[in-house]
Amino acid sequence: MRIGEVAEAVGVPTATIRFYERKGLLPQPHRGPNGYREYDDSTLTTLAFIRNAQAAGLTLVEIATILDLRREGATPCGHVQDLLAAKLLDVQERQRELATLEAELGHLISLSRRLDPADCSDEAICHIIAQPLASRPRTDAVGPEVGSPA
Amino acid sequence: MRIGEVAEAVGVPTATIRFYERKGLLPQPHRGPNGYREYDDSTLTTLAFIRNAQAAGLTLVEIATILDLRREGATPCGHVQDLLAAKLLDVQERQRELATLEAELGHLISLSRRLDPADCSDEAICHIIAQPLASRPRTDAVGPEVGSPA
DNA sequence: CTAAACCTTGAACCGTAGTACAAGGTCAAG
DNA sequence: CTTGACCTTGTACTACGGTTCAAGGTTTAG
Repeated sequence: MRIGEVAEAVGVPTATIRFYERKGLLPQPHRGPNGYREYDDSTLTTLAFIRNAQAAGLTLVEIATILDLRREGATPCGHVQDLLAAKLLDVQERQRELATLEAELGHLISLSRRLDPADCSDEAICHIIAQPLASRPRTDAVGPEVGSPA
Repeated sequence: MRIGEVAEAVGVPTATIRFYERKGLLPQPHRGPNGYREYDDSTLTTLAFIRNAQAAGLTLVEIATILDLRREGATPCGHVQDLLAAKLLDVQERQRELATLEAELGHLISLSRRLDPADCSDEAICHIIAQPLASRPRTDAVGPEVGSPA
């Protein structure tokens, strides 16, 4: 198959296939007498694998390590398990960060509803955001004690 | 103050301060007779604001729009409210994506514990990942119907 | 006077995953 | 024989937020 047919078959631009080749995800293919790349069906499998691995959150570099192991003749399953476990921790960490950020945004938005734009001074730039994150009045307890947190 | 003092005061590298200046986040400062940048205290406020806004998940481009409004003499609070509301939706969307990915990784990891690396064929590259995401056996129902998805 | 510490500029580089473009070669149909 | 579709290569560009480097000028302390 030529590159265009492969691209068509797996739904990936030809430029991406060449890009994967440069990155070592796909091996150097055979070339026809005209210099055109010639692929066999195993390329389709590899491209499908790359897509699935990407869907699992693996980066191209990580996917390349799997493919390399396989080409060395090894069974990459143990390595894949490690990658997936690390990725899961990673995803959970990012979830915690996003949860914190979500709460933070909630605070700021509710704060913004209580503040009058007319009170926003030039030095503060915008009084919704101007205060440091730690020392901002809580959503559930708005009172005159706003000024000094410590 | 010179750039090094500002950098020291806010805990930001001098290169970052120049970078913000190029990006329009900081105005062109006055220059001493030697060509050195000369800052006043308002720069410290602006840099602190940038840090807080970043902590709220705003991008430098978004922060720049706030700063621009303020420099035009406007009160940017309404705009900030819009940005924060949009950012909240954004964060919630990313949380949903991460939750999906986390579940997906959970499936794959539990699958990997049930599969024997010895069964991993060369064509599959790695049978943990090889199958399309939609048609994989469920975690709660492992049976002999694994083989043919269509 | 000299060396260290500071400042200046422009430019390239990092990771991530591609996309786009230019300039040319090849091939099949009409 | 020409047109269009396909292929080749190398290079630059995108977003994001900086970091690092090179080559030079200035200032400050000893």
